[in-house]
Amino acid sequence: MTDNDHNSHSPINPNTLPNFACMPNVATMDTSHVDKEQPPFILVDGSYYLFRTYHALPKTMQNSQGLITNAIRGTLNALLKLMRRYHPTHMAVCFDTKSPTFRHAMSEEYKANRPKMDVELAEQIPYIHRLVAALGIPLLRIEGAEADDIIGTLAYRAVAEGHHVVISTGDKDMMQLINDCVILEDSFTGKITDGAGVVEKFGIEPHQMIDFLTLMGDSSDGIKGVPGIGKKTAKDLLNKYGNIEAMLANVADIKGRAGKNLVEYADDIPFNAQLATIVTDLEIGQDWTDLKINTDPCAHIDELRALYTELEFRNELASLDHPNHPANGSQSVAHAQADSESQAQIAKSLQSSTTDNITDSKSRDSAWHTILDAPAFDSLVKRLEAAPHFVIDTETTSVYWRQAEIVGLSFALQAHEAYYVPLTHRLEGDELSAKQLDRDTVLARLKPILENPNIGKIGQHLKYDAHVLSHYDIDLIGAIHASPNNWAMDTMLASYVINAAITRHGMDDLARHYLQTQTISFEDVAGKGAKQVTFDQVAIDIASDYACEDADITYQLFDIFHKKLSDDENNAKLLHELEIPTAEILCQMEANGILIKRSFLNELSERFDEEIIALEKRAYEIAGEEFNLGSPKQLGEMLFDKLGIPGGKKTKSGQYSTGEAILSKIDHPLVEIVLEYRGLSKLKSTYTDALANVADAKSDRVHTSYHQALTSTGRLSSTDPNLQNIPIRTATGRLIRQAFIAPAGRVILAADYSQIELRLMAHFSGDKNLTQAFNEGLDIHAATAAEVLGKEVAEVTATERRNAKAINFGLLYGMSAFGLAKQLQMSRGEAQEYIDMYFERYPGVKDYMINTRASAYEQGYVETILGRKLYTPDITHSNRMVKQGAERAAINAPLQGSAADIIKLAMIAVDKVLPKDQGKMLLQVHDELVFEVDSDKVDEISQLITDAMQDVLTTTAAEKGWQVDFAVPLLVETDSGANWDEAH
DNA sequence: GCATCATCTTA
DNA sequence: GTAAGATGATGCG
Repeated sequence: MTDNDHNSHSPINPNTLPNFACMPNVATMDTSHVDKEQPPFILVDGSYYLFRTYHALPKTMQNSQGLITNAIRGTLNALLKLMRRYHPTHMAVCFDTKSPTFRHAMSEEYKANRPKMDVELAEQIPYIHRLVAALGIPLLRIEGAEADDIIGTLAYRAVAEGHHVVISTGDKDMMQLINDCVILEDSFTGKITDGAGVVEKFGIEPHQMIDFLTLMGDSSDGIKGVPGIGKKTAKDLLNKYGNIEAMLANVADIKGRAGKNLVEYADDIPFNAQLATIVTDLEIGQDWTDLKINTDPCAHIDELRALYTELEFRNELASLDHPNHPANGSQSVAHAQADSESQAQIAKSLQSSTTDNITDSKSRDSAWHTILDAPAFDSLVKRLEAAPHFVIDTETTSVYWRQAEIVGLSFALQAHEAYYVPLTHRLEGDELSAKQLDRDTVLARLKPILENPNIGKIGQHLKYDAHVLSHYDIDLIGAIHASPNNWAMDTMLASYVINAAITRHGMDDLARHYLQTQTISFEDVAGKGAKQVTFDQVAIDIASDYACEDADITYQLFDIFHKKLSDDENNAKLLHELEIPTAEILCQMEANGILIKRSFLNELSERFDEEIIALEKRAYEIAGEEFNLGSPKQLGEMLFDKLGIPGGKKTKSGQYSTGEAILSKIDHPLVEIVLEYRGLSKLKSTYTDALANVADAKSDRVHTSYHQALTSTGRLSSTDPNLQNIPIRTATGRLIRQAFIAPAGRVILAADYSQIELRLMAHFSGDKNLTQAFNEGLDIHAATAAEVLGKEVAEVTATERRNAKAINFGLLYGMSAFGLAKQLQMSRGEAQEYIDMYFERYPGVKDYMINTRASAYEQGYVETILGRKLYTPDITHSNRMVKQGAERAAINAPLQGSAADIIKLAMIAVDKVLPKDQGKMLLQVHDELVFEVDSDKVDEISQLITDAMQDVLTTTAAEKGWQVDFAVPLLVETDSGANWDEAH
């Protein structure tokens, strides 16, 4: 094939208007002759992908020359996705040109609001053109015509020639081209729109689309529309009258502003309609037979190789040698049929067996498969049984593991290949759903494989899948770490170990970050907001792409992480010896749940409610009017404006600050009431009401979810509900803790590390005074006060101890004089004096602060006791505040992060020694573990746990190969009782 | 309906 | 001064 770009000549005069009156209409054309069994003719709106991917993908995608490549990558991915999915024989990628079109000639406003194209995008365009050519795909640009018009023309021509058509675009204007042989597919989002899709989205038929746009206008294209007619009115009118012509004929019947304006603006309608109409009879000057894809895989391979090399697309370069690459001649009709389940939406008549090919791995070159018959499943099972490891992913009805039901399973045994086994899809009208295999039969067959510890399991956030599978009596998590091989992996945890600072470790984020791929998002297949459906309501062919992509991407991530981890032994150890075992234990803890006393919570709720009402009443009396006590805005205005109380400070958003710190300084009866009201309503809404609501209706147990890859330091977090912030400081708050109980015959046992972060400070700093205080077993805050003030520990007063405690905590947080002054309500000078005295007595601690800052600056990271690297990117930030914030975080991170390491080790150690029939681990609260244990075994178990936790660095850590010579003792305190309050 | 702010809870 | 999550109010679309 010759260079397709030679068609950039000017076949139409931009100042000559097309003849709209005779323009063929794609939406209403005859399609009876079309052969849907052939692959579709693919028409790509190249300009759409250019802009969409340029703005959606990160600008950090660059080659080493500094060329931003995000639009190139995005457009390439869209093209490859299309070729993999449809194996087309005919295809064209269409682009706009810079020159004006007949629409510009018609209207000065047409696209007048569009800003000039960014240079960073413009310089990517030549590469995209070259890429398209190198892939063997015809490329069309026509001066004076837009991509839309080329596509409109080609769509008409293609259907006339007997092809069905897939238009690849995200532009809603193109919906006017849809008929039962022409559909739209947005290859960036994965969304497919056919006639039914238009009806669903706008409530009108595709052939009404031009009238629809004409009536309601389109500001981005400069179409004005009829004033007073928006989306909804346009839809209603079209449904009633069918088209604008009929509307105008009956305009007297149309009431209100719409009717009036239809008359008034009737003259503008033909003009707007022309702007909205896509041209379908453009003179293209293109030999029709040239719109075939060049099927010779070698034709452009050198150009492709050169391009990939220059752009530094390493994966793509490597995949040139992979048989699955679409550039490797995958366009035969036979192949297209092999992947025909993805075409079900357009070729519903095609119901032949679609999965027979999976046994024949040699001829297979379509990457993703849907398993819908027993032989296909059989051969998949055989491959899984024989595999050393594979990716598994469950698709379910809910993101909440507790209520998730399995909808399907996906697998990958190597990169760029995946299988989806749909099980319980039940979308009305989805013909494939009748062909699904039986869920229980499939699960029974898979159980021995999933539970086989010698077959490694790879997954993204495996804890979730383990929970779901456990609902069907399959123990996935138990099989993971039992594996003697090193292949089991959770890609989310791997990413977290490698760099916790990248904030999000979801699969979409990882795909973007490590694979430069935008995945199909869940919202694209299931909708969003209130209209979102559960996965079982997603059509199987769409669901299959989504699920296969998940498994495929996970495998690709596994490859990358496996390589990264083999280059960093300690990271590999952190993943396999710390995080994955912790995940297993967390899974059990979440499933265990903690028992609550529902009646007690309900009583508390009522009691709080009565008090809240009484407080409100008193507040209204004092204020002289009713207002919302819970609104900081209204409260601020009441206190500082209406009542004229002095001391009002504004927050950055301009309203009065009414936080506890401000209010407690004000002596006023209303303030007292507000503080009490706040406390009670917090307790009621966040705890007593919420806990009773989330507790299991049958078992009265509360099951939290621990997030293991979220914090920047290695700590866990807890949600739904958060059981790591249950009140303890006030007497009323502690009542909540009394609702956490043990079942009959058992008690709650809590074990916490005493002052673990300060002990870590002693360890890391090696400070003599601090180390000595811990080694002598002193009250650390009193000892600090005595040391700084130069007196005996016994002579330290309560205030002196309190101040010392504040200093000690301040140290852990990277303290500044400003912060300490605020905490202790003293002047900044006094606070600084206090800090100086402290550092004089604890010079090692001062050195630690200086050294940690310096090493964070030099290395870009700090390390925990187990060598977890915590990156501190903001340490070089140009903004001083941000930089100082990063310095404080850098000082805190090794301490908080090491404490997190230690308690994870402790969980592993305790899990090993705790007799399963005598007690269960229930909660982790950063430095505390909570258990329920048999009442008659409390003393033994308590000792067992204490020993395991205190000795964890010399036993568990050492066994796993971490040599830590800890400078001070690790002290654990335990207590037990009928409830969590008593156990503390 | 969704995002952000202010507030309050924990280690 | 570190690290988190949940809630109600408020403002935007």
